[in-house]
Amino acid sequence: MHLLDYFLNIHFKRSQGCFAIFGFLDCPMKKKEKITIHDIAMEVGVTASTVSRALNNHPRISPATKKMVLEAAKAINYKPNRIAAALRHGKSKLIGIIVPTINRNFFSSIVRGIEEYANARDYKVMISQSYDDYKKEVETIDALLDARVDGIMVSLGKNTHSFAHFESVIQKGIPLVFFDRTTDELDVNQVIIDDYSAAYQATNHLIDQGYRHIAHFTSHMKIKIYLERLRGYRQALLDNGIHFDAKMVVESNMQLDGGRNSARFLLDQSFGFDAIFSASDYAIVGALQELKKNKVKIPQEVGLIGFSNEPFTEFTEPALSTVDQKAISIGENTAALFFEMINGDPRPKPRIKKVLDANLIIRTSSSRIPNIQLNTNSTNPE
Amino acid sequence: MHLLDYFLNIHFKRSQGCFAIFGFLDCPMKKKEKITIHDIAMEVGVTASTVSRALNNHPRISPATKKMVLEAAKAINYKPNRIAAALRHGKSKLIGIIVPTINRNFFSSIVRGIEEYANARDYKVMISQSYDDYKKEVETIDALLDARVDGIMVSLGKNTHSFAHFESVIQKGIPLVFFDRTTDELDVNQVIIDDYSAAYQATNHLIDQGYRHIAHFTSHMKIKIYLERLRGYRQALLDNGIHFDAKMVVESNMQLDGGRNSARFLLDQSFGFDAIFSASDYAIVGALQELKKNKVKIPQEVGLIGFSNEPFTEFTEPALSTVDQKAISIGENTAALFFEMINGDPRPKPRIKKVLDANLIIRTSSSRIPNIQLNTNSTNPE
DNA sequence: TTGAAAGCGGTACCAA
DNA sequence: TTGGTACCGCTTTCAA
Repeated sequence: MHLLDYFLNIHFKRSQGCFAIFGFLDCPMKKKEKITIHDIAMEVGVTASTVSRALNNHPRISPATKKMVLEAAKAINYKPNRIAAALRHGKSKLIGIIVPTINRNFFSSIVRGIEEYANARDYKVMISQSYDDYKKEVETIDALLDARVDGIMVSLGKNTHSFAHFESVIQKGIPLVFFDRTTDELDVNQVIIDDYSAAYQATNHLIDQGYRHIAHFTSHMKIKIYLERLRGYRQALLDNGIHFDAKMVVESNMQLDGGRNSARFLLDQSFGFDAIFSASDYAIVGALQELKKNKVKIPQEVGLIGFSNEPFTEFTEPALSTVDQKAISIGENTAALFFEMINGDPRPKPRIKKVLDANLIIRTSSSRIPNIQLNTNSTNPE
Repeated sequence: MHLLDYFLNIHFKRSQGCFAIFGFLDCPMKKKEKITIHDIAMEVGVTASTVSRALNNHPRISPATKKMVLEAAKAINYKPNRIAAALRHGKSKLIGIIVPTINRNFFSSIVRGIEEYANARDYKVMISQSYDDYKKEVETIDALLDARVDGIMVSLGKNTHSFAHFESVIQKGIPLVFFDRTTDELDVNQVIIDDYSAAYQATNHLIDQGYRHIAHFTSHMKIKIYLERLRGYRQALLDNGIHFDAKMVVESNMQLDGGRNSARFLLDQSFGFDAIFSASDYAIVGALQELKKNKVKIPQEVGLIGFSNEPFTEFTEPALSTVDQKAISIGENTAALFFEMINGDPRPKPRIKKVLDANLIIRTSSSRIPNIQLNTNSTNPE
């Protein structure tokens, strides 16, 4: 394998000293500093206004001069100054995004969706993280306003139970869109997935697999997605003639440790359970660890299903069933909504609410029927 | 559990119709549009220049007027227009960051480090993702230049083997800093961890645990971090009197599937192996899956260690040893370097290279000594 | 179809 | 210490 030796050698050689690859680096004479539309105007022999029109394909310009301007611009490597343009027509062509944390596949995928949609329309995106901290979220709104963004897209932090900081955004007439973690306490357009239906399907799937004592892991009910998931879970139980028992609903921070504790709690209780539907993937992994530590067999004895389709749900043993939230699609729809708002009615009378469908992903952690068809340790065989 | 019923009820009530919480939403009369320093000047009875000085705590201003201006500004809820300021003094107070993908704990933590350091200094951050796509990286540089950022911080994409797109950044005199995935082919300041030493330690740890036939998973050698990790691995072997065998170095995309394939490859070969040091956590998870599928016992038969301390390395069974790269610290140092550059010499003669130490995290996947002290199935007992 | 000129909201120089 | 003013680069009316 010569290649390896080659690279190893290269390295040693390089360590001896630094190459000056670009001669112009230390070159004292500078290039022409800044190129503006006036330079182009000079070049072509017209005025700056004409150049501006040519560059922004304004209707009132002759094809001939337009062509000349465009060519000259390319020739002298002109780059428009968006800041100047922004100052002039009061549009920064910047979109601010606030997510609890970008360090989640779900959120980063949404951001990707927004980004691609926006970039295609010559808008840039500014990402901020609230870290689920209310104070930070308030500050961030302020920072984005400071940066004069043209619109703000927010997924609310877990601890955000007051919404006064969005008033100034609304008041300034800056388009505001909520996605995923939203609230109904504010009259704001939003893009969400059908959490209710997804939770219903997930619970139903567990029931199909013969589980009957299904616990639910959730977080604060002030956050709508958790309320919706609880409602879906509850309805699925009721529709299958299973008693909804509030004792089976365990609230936590929905992190790894929260999941562990919640599982611990269930194990310690006397009422028994044979499945968990968690509103978070992190919590279900915590539960998985705790259950395995206690020699509980998954999915034979307890079925598990999470929420969000985080990449690691594929890595666990067994692989975890979960709900895919079509993050990219949420992002695209959120961005699309923003563009609808700036092009049409910025604050439509009945608020717009886009509800997307989620996808149930069935993996091993909730599948006991295929291989153990006869195992009927549940009390209510179908 | 009344609380649940409470929330469930609330929901149903709310579904009936939308509340108009903020009366002013549909209020036809608008608030005062934009508040500028001229408004303050008018209010206080001075000129705009004086207001500007007061706001930017310029030395040449009397405490009395300064106080009046500040109070007036607060009273009429003035917000400075950064765009106008940016246009005037040619500084956007924006920093551009390019990472391959933000959807990695490592990168998002770095970004967090940069963000906090920069925000504390009144700079904002613009995050872009290259998705390891060379073309996208080039475009993104252009987009950031377009946005007139004051500096750019980059972690190179996996497929970036040409660096011409950074020339224009350097040429424009915009501070450029590379972090983590860097190159020496460009004379640019950089912040990296000591990959060589970290790899050395990791390999050494495996040897300490009695493993002797240690394979290495790597990616393209053009990326310096992989070269360094390979070098550390190699040196650790040599220093322990173990033959370095290029056959044991397996190259892949370092994703989950790459790891699976590489493990498959090792299993298919005749030369045997009893440990893997992977330069990526994703690849080592892939290997773990493949090995488990083949009933290989971890860590008894094969020891594993990854790189990056991704959160999921804690979730696997067994938990994976890995290398923590102190991402936040990388971020802070990268930002600090930027501020050194804008305050002092933007392109110091000998390039600055900050090298941070990494942390070996030992978990179950590489620990067989504690419990199986007597198991000496290796040929070279220490 | 093109040009002239007035700003967008701050900043910074020069003069007072 | 303050005021007057030109200007950053681009957009956009109004006139020609």
